[in-house]
Amino acid sequence: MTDFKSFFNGLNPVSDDSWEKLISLFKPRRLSKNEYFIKAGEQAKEIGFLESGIIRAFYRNNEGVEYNKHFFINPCFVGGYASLVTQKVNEINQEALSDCNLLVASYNEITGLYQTCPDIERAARVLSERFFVQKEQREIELVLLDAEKRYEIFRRDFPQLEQEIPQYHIASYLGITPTQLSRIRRKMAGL
Amino acid sequence: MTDFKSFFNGLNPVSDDSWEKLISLFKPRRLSKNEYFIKAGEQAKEIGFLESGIIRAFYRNNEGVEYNKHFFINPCFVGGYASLVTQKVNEINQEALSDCNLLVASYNEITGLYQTCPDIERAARVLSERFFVQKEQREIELVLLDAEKRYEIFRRDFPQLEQEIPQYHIASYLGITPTQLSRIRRKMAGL
DNA sequence: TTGATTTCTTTACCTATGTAAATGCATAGC
DNA sequence: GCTATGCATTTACATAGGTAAAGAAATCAA
Repeated sequence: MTDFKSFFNGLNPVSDDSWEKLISLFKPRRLSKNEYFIKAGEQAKEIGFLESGIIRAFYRNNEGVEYNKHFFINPCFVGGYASLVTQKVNEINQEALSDCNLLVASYNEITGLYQTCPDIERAARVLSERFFVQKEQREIELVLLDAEKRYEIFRRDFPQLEQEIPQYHIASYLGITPTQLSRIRRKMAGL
Repeated sequence: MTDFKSFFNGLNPVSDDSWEKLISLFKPRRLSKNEYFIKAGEQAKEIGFLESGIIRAFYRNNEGVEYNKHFFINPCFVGGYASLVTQKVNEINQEALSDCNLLVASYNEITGLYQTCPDIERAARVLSERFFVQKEQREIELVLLDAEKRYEIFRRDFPQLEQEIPQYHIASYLGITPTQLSRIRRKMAGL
């Protein structure tokens, strides 16, 4: 069984028929390092399943300050989810931090399956609920914990990542500057 | 049409039959000021529709520090949503800040309707997506904006609330102390 | 290997916000 | 009219974290 199928069945088990309909909508795509899956200002139309590689989702405000909202690593979906579900213009950039392999589908074609495949719509509901729970957790961490504790959580949540991406991306994920991350690292290193 | 019905149809229009099944699961409940709808440590089992009054949702950490995650005002659902969907122990307290009128149902009985009423499951999906979008927005505000800007957003999002609840609850919502909120208010007042 | 570039760390200084304690100011009972 | 209580503000001091600039280290390209 593919990564994708077992991931999807982990949301909600789907019938063979539903799975065939679903998987037929996805086409492979490669993303080279530094390429974007989606940019702010576009209308999100696609959703992707990340098979390998690292993608960062980040928000950039008017002054050009970036905030790394999330790092995607296999297995997971990528895409401008808020834009997909609200139909509004996407505000989140998603950039490959390494070469990536994806399976990509039109989001509209997937929602079209909801009519005939309630098991797929259920999986979509579970996915959405899961996203919400993640965000709620992160909100609490951002407000109640200081950067040092958030760094520890980052290392627990993304153990492989620390070696593979620059520290300024990690700092941005933690909501601090590389300067501050460096201070925290020195402090944690024991001095 | 009731508040509740029009709110629910705003998620996804449902058939008369589905609506009858759904509404029959809800019973009125009153909550006096300072009573809790749910407490941390319990298993969430109920979901409520808030008809009138104000409820705060807050997280309290081990040291007893509180963070006001959200204020509920009509029309909206209340309940330990993360706990309901994950079946894990609830970590969020929900306390009435004024006398409240609610309609309350067993969450399990509602999910039971999903089998026969796909229009209700669709509404649940839309609700979950809406929650996610709200959280994503709030996450960005928490990381990228300083407390003064968040205060302005609070006043825009909850214009009625500022007069009706103590400032320490507002400060907690903003992720700052009453001291700092007082400083910000003085500064904004123009001195 | 060398030079150029990118990343990481350090330093000095500054600002936002926290903590604790005191004060002021309402309002509700009595 | 008092007084207790709860809330908002203020003050003084401490800390986390930002900014800017320089230096060190690692990486990449020629």
